[in-house]
Amino acid sequence: MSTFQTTTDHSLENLDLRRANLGLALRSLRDHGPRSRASLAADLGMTRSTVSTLVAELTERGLVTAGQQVQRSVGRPGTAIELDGRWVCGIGAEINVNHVATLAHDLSGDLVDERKLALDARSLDSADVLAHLIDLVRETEAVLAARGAAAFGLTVGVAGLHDSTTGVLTHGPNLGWYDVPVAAVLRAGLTPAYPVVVDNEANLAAAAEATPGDPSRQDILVLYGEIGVGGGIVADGRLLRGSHGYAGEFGHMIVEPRGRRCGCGRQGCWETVSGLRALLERAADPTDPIRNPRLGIDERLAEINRRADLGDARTLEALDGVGEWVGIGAAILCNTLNPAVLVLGGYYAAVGHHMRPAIERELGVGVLAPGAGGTRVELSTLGFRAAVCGGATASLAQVFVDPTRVPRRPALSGESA
Amino acid sequence: MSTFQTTTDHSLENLDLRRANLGLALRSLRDHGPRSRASLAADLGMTRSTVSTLVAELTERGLVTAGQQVQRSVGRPGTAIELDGRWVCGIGAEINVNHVATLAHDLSGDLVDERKLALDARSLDSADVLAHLIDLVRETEAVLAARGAAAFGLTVGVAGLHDSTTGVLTHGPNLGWYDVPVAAVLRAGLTPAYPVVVDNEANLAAAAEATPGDPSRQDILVLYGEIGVGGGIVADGRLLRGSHGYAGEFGHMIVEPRGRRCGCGRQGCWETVSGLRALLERAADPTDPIRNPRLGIDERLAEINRRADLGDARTLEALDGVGEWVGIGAAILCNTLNPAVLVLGGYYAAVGHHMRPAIERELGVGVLAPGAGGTRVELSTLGFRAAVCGGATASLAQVFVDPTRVPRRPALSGESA
DNA sequence: CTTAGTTTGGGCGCCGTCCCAACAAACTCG
DNA sequence: CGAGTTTGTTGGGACGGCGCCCAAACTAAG
Repeated sequence: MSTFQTTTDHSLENLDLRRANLGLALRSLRDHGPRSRASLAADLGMTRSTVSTLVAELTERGLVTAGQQVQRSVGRPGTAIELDGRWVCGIGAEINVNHVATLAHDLSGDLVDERKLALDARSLDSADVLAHLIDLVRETEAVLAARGAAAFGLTVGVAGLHDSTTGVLTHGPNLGWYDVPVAAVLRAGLTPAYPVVVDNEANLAAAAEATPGDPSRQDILVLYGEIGVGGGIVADGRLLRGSHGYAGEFGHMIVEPRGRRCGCGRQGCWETVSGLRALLERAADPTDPIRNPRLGIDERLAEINRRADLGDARTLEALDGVGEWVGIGAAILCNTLNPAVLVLGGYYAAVGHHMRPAIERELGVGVLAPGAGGTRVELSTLGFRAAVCGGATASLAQVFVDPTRVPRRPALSGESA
Repeated sequence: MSTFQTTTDHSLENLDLRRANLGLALRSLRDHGPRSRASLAADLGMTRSTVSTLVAELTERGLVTAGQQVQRSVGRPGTAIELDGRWVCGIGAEINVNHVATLAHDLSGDLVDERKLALDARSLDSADVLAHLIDLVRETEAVLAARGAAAFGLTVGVAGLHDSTTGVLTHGPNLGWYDVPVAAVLRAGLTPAYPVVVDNEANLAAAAEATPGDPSRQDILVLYGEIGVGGGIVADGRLLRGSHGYAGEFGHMIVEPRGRRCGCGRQGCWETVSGLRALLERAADPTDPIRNPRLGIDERLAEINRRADLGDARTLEALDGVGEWVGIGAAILCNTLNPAVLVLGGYYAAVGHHMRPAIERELGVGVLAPGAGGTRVELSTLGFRAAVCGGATASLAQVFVDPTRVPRRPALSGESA
């Protein structure tokens, strides 16, 4: 979240200064709410005249509007300037084994559209899956158009490894995709006026949990539990990808050297004791309906919650036991990263309230820093939408860095939602 | 390493633009070597005229000098502009249980002065220890003054937890220091013209390994092994401290749930199997001289190396066994962070060449990403000087962000080293 | 109601920075 | 020795932010 995000070598000219100050003003309005030009100037350390010109330009680009009158104790009242998110939206998309999905929200973070299409990606050709996704994005675009809003970017979350410059999914074992030029196919199918970016699903889910501008949510560790366990790391408000994009493979930390064999071929991987399978096997016999893979995950988790709420001993023991292992692994990560928040996503979000005591117990024991290093445990409220949500947010991030990327709106005659 | 490091809300004015471009030019000279104004302009995407004014100002501040003539195939030859590190130095200092130390190097990274004073910090009052450190810093300052150079900053590494805004060591169990205002005492004793900053020892050691500007050394994981094991993380060229400054406590990851009891009270902490004590106990009987704590660490490690070089079976087995545990823990960290380089510091640097096969073996097995995620293993060449080195570098970091912090030199009549 | 004091927001001139274009200087090549 | 090439400097021009000023709008007191 630096003012100029350029790590590049490009020179800075006068326009960049303008860009940076526009972004500064816009972020301040986003993070600290509507204010008069004068108080905005005071907060930013600018003169009122400068802020006036900045606000004028942001208004032309449809990013802010004049709101209500605000009055101090004495003096002329000012007109509050507030973020106007309506005209610029970000689209997030996801390609998963079981479904493709899109989600759009506007600059204020308000949900605009959400779509999901169930399919079996493994039995389809990658081109067909992408064609389905293109249809979904088109439908979402139509909803935006009906509102008079424009898409500013599309960020696609995929499970696997990608090349961030080309948007090629190089290595997606879950999907069975290798060297699929996801971004190029989408660009060809959509001919969009906005950039199309490919990113890792877990990264986007992590980014979704870190609220931009909120200083208490800049160091976040997200655990995403399904059959496997993965996650993402946000440090200093920046997504941590690692040197080759492999960061966040928590599920294969070896926590029990002579433990259970993992799908990856090794023994004692964390996900063998903290993944969904471990929970189900501890909670029920093989003949139990919750062990039936034909049932949807949501239904099986709901049943586990129902039993736990009724006080079923075996279910509670399983949740506590798996929670303990989750806590042991989380403690390792907290000793390493000392996040402000540990967010439990995926299936943990559904049943996490029954695991939380065990997790917090293990964090208290296993983290060296006093009070578990100040890390609080939270359940994700985004559920399985985390990745698309993060994608939509990521698509909009550049607006707050460089508001001049949003075109000036030609007509500004009384628009209404 | 962003162009503008401001995460603050302060507005940007024309001077900031200048600062950023001066920094850009200076970093480019540092990272890509001396070049003519014209090629510098081409590399930075600026005009030659702008670069001329930038170089003129950097010259006035004594940061660059005109070097040799450079010639392309045809055309007028240019004068190479090169970084002139001589006049600005950074001082790093360290307060350890066994010693206090200082080190100064100049802007080019050339060592200027190094001092070390052995003492037993636990048997002394903190004020006395700091008084000894002040003496050392004064001597270092004198060496700088004799060269005509000025100190630009002092960064003090301490083992423990500090408040980075006040420079108070809040929690230093190794030293037995609690709420000691280290920065304030040093400022009072030195009345320096430069800023005094306190930071964590392991953080500074990690920062020392990450070469600024080298893209292959921006994601680094440093393991620092002594009796305990700690380390630091550099991600995207930025030091990772965590939300409360507790990041990097690798030693207390629990890697063997029912393992050996640790000094921290728990069982199976990584440092119980990967620390120096584990190596010594596996390598020799209690009566063996290398188990004698009266001998210096360096001597004992040298003896281990000697035995290993001679092919002593027990020593080799110990190095391999401990190396295996180092690798198991490192694999956990690499799955999490996917660094480009794993740097082995502390005692690992001394005997690491005998551990490396085991470590690399375990990384190959334990890291999910193919080829261990591209992580290469290196031995630190800084040894026990890593922290002071990193402190000196950290003291100079601001020069490359904002060169205007270095004052204009009044007289520029033919200075010589 | 009038007057003084306060706060807002916009206009104007100044300064600083960068870009562009033109030019002199210095060198190679034919 | 002149044509072509590259370098570094110089003089406008554009643009952005600051400081200062002023009109507008409101409160508080007489």
